[in-house]
Amino acid sequence: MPSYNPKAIEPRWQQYWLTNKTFRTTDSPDRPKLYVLDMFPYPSGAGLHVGHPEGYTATDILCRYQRMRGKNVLHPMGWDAFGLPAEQHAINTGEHPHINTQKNISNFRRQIQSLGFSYDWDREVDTTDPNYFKWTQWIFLVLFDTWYDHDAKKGRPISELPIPPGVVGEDAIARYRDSKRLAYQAEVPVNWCAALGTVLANEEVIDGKSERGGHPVVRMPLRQWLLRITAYAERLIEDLDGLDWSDSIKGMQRNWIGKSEGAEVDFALSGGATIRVYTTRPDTLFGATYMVLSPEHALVPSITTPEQRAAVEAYQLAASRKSEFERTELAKTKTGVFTGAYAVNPVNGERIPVWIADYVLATYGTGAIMAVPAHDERDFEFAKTFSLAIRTVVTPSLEWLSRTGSTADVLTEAYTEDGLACNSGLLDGLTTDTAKAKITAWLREKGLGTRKVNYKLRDWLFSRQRYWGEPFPILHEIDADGNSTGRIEPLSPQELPLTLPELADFKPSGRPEPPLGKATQWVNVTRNGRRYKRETNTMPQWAGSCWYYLRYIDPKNEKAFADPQKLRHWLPVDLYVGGAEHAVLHLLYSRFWHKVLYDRGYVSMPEPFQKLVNQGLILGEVEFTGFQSNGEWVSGKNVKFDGATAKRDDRTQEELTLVKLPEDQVEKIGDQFALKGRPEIRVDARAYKMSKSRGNVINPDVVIDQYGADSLRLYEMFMGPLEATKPWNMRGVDGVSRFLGRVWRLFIDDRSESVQLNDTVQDVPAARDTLRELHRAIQKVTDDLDAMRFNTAIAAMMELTNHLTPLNVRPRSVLETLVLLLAPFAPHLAEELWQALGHSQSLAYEPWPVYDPALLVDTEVEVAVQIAGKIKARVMVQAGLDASALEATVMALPEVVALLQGKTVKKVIVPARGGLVNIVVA
RNA sequence: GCUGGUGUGGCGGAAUGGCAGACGCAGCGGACUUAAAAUCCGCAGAGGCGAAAGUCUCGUGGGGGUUCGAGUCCCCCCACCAGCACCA
Repeated sequence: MPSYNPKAIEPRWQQYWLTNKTFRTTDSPDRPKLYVLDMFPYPSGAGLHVGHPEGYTATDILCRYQRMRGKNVLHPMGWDAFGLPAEQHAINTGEHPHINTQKNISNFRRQIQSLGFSYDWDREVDTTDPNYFKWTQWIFLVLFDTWYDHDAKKGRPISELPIPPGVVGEDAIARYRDSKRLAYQAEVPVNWCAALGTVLANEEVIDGKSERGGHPVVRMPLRQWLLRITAYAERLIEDLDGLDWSDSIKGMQRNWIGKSEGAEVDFALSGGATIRVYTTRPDTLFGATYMVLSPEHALVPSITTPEQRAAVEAYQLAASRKSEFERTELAKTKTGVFTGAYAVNPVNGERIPVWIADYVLATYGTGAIMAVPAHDERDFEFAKTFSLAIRTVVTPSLEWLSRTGSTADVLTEAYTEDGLACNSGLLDGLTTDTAKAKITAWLREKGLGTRKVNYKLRDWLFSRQRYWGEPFPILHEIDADGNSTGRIEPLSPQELPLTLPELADFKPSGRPEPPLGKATQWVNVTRNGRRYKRETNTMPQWAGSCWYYLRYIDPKNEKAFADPQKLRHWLPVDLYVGGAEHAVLHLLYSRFWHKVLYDRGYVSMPEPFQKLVNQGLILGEVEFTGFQSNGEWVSGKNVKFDGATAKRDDRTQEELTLVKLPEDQVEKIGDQFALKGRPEIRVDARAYKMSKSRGNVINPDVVIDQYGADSLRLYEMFMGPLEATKPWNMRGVDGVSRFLGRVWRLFIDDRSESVQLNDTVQDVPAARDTLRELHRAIQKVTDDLDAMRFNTAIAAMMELTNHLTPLNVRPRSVLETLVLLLAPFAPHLAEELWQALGHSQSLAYEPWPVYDPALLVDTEVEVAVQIAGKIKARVMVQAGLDASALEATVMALPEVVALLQGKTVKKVIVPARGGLVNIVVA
């Protein structure tokens, strides 16, 4: 095996690491701990794509590096294996989802191991394993057993819930407790997706369609399990501050929770009822000229006048049938109906009409608003549509008036900025902030309103009408006739795990009745002489992934989800790496569960993931696309192209033929690409997200087969910064593969029959310049690894290799250090070379090289001489000259003297870092 | 619309306010070879002048500013990417 042959090297070392359990982690407290976590994958049938190894390689490099730095590293892997695709497969084939899931897991494990990652495989977890989901169910019971004490700002055991004096009797107390639990049932309007046969969380609905599959979703009321995540809204926002996460992810979480501050105000109706509204602009109360209730608002039936009843009911019915999508995305124009009722504006006693309209959401605030058309875009639009009064109560700036063509009395659009209040009685002349404070205090004094904080976040809809998920450990009591008594009974921890029953048929009914209902044997339970039906909903896929990082800490524990002492030792996760697609869902849910466990004393810190890094998306290869109509080229300038279809950007909207162009048939003109030789014919150039339909998916197996795992790893890290989105380029893999070949040839005689060191490798001291290059590389690689700059670390090793290649004699000590630097990145090659250098042990725990600062500096350095900011000369000077000596040397240079002839030197600047002198002339 | 981010050679990208383009890909020239591949050595931002050595000008999306000095800091604008979006 003379030349570099990853196929021969890599499987051998992978086997070595597995057999020797090289990366098994012990709970030894003698070394500092480091917990590095990858987002575990859903083991799909399609196998790994190149996006997975990106994050996994980054963390693997850091773990290998930190082990060499003496850290005790916890680095596990597992499977988020419940999920719809496996169940869909079961429906199609009749094969139990378990079988298919295990098959996919085996394939994922094989693929992941073929990349040489240093996971501790003894800690592997599988969310579908009863030994795992036993504890998922157990945590659900904790949620069920917890209520949120808003005064203490803490979740507490339900047994500590104070029962109000009015609540008497066993049943009433049980109902009261049930209504306060963090896991509770409610009849709520849900997102029902008929195609998937399940309801979806709000987070899983994008633009009115299911996140998975893009199927239509409709709203319907259903009894569901919910988790009271809203109780933790404030803490979920506050605790973001202490986390080392990107601003964008923190921003997305804050935005999702959607905190806003304002006031609740009561408007009296003529009939004696009051409508409570939420507003963030109480300062505009004098401008409220009408009110709007959501169509679902509880007061609508009672306040509607007989004349308006028919219209109101028709509108309510229409609104309830609309999907969320139709109510929001499609509704460009405002709709609504007058109820016939009038309310009294509490600040000025004015009688204002009460409408219903679906632009007011039942689920936010109080489900009712005061409409201030002059200062709210939606209200303005509505008022215009229905000719309602618009009254300016905040003075717009003159600039705004002239820009919008408005006058203070007649606005052409809503003025939503701050300003001085007007037409507002006691508020006149006050700034928006002051007016808000003043009116809120006034309302409070009169008992008409109060300050109020609201969140967009809603409780987490936690049940799914599917088979392949964790069953709820909950029993519903039934009476002799088989009807529910309304009492619910949790299983005791000793009864866990509650496993799934076998089913002959996995098909969802198309109606919201879970498939588990078909398992009558399983469903019907008698306990202590009472009859129960099991809960037939299952938990969503998020459940298992909410806490898997805890199980890794103690994966085999049968007494607890993990040993408290081990939890204290390993938490928090020091580094968590994964895709940004989980920015809101998984990370928010996980943080919520963690906080509940924290409140209940099961974990010792309030946040699970101290540092979070999102790897960027890897796109497919760049594609050049030209456009043709009847064989004639059409310039991309005149084309609307969405990546799939192209249309002429004119009245004809003619659909054009797409022509894939090879790179050598295009050229760049300015900042555009054009057909080669036809600069007027512009061509589209872009990289697309990898997708099966586009056919641009890169399979890691293929890359490993062709170039080896070390090359794949190295390429993915060399492409650019970890967090950036970047296009794949197979020639780049070729490049790093050639680099590894060059490293190989530094050591190995590639004309020999066996793996044998080159004659040029000798036990000699290194030359000064070689030492300098080596120590610079050590410094660069070390610093870059600490900052997760993998691409520049690799560049530094390439530079060192380029320095060593031409040498006729290569000092063994230098080569040994190079191998150690390379080891985290290309571990198979490094182990092989380490062995060739005569070592019999794995290098996984060799000490990381340390650089000597004294060796970094040159004896001579080049100094650039600028005159008036432009480089005019370069000179070699002795290293370490101080500023004045350097200035003197430079000023004495003949070419500098010549160039300064006839000019006055105003100032000479010598930066502290050296390397440059700037002579400022008058 | 709101929030966050990104704009640097043919391409991926590098650059604590101090020599823009490290490193790699693609390209060009050379060595080795009967030849090719592989490998090794070298050239390489754009443009002008020059036979050449050289030399000058322009250059980090656009416009302004701060500074001796700006890819980097500040203001305005443009384009693209991601997330959110009737949340009162």
